[in-house]
Amino acid sequence: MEEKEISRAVIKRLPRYYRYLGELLESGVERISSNELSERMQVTASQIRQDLNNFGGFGQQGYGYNVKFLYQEIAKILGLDKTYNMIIVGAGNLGQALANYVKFEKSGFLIKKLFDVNPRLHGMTVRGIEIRLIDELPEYLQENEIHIAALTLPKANAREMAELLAENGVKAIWNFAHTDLHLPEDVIVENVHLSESLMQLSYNISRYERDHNKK
Amino acid sequence: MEEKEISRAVIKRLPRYYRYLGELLESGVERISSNELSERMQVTASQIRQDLNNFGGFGQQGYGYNVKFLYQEIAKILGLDKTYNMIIVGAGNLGQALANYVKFEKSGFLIKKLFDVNPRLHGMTVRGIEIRLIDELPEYLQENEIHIAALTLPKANAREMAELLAENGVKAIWNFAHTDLHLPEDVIVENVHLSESLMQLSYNISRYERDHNKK
DNA sequence: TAGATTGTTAATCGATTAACAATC
DNA sequence: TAGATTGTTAATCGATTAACAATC
Repeated sequence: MEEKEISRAVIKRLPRYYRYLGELLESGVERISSNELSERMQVTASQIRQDLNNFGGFGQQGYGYNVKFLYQEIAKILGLDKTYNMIIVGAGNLGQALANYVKFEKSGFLIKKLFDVNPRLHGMTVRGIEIRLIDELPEYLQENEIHIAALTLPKANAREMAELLAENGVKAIWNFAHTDLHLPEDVIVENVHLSESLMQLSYNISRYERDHNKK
Repeated sequence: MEEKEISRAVIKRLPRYYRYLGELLESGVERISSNELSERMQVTASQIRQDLNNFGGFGQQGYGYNVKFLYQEIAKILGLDKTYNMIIVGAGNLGQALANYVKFEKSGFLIKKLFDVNPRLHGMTVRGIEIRLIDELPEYLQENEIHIAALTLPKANAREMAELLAENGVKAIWNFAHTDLHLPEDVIVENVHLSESLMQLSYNISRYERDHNKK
């Protein structure tokens, strides 16, 4: 049942196309050619056409792409035409920051609950979303269909918690802990390693200074 | 003065090597071969050797790599042997979450101040770090050498703020706003687009369900 | 019909993996 | 010296770019 595998590189670009198309849509642009989009996005027109043609012919010769149509098609490809029930495990600053992002809800990611070990947070709410004790998590997962769990926990507890989530049927984990998770391969993991991102930044600063011999 | 350019793909892997080596160091491992490391990290030994040899011969035939030495060398490559003065522009949940990360300080990223438009936050502190009004930012930048600014603002204000930062001498921006910044090319930008990460996750969920024809 | 622009094939470029001589 | 493992060259694989025929 599997179709030709799409490369990770292509998938990583899709959300950016989606963002640009959304902005075009808002500013009332109806059609756009791969060439014009390529100039705005600073990528080659060839790449845009190749990327899109992985999923189908969304354009029309001599015309270009209909912005609204393409926007909707990419939404479908990315799975943004569905809704996902999500929980946040770890209600520290980062977990609460995520819970406050209204934008996720608009894209169909519904944040149902936060969980934390800290009993002092128990019963509090963030933007109306209840914080529960982590002891209640297994039972909660049995009773509610949760598609995605965001892991915003210290490294030390992250792996164990990820296993617990997987055992209780969570199929996708958005991992903010600074560690790699070892889970059955049908569990989808998307990592956000902030400290690694910051290190890339400092690499570039260092390289820049080296190149400009600011010894 | 520029040496052979190192590919982005290599740079992205370095922080992960660094993390694994740090863990090995903590658990008292003195030496490791590319082969053993490759098994732990789930990459090829060939790739590890190629990656490292972009920067020099850190190993020894017949022996492998000295963990501590390699760890320190990678730190130097990544610029973690220096300290950076950092500010956070936007003291909402995400900004505060970043300010609370003690781990960054340990790696040499010193968070000096937070800035926000909201006067109600003015004078408050996060982990001892003062929140100032954004009006005071230009003057502050003139008087203090700031290497990195984290942008944790709504999209609407992010571009303008980035320009202001660049004009006042900030050379590197860690951008959390959902937009691409247009800055002079000597300003280094590292993007963290959380919603794009989440979309990649939902793509993978959708694809998985499609492949297992859970129609 | 003429012009524009896609979809797609072919060419190029770059990154990953394999292989092995060098050497500790 | 024999064994292990790097550093590095060569082979392969995959991704990007260029080119152009198809077609709106």
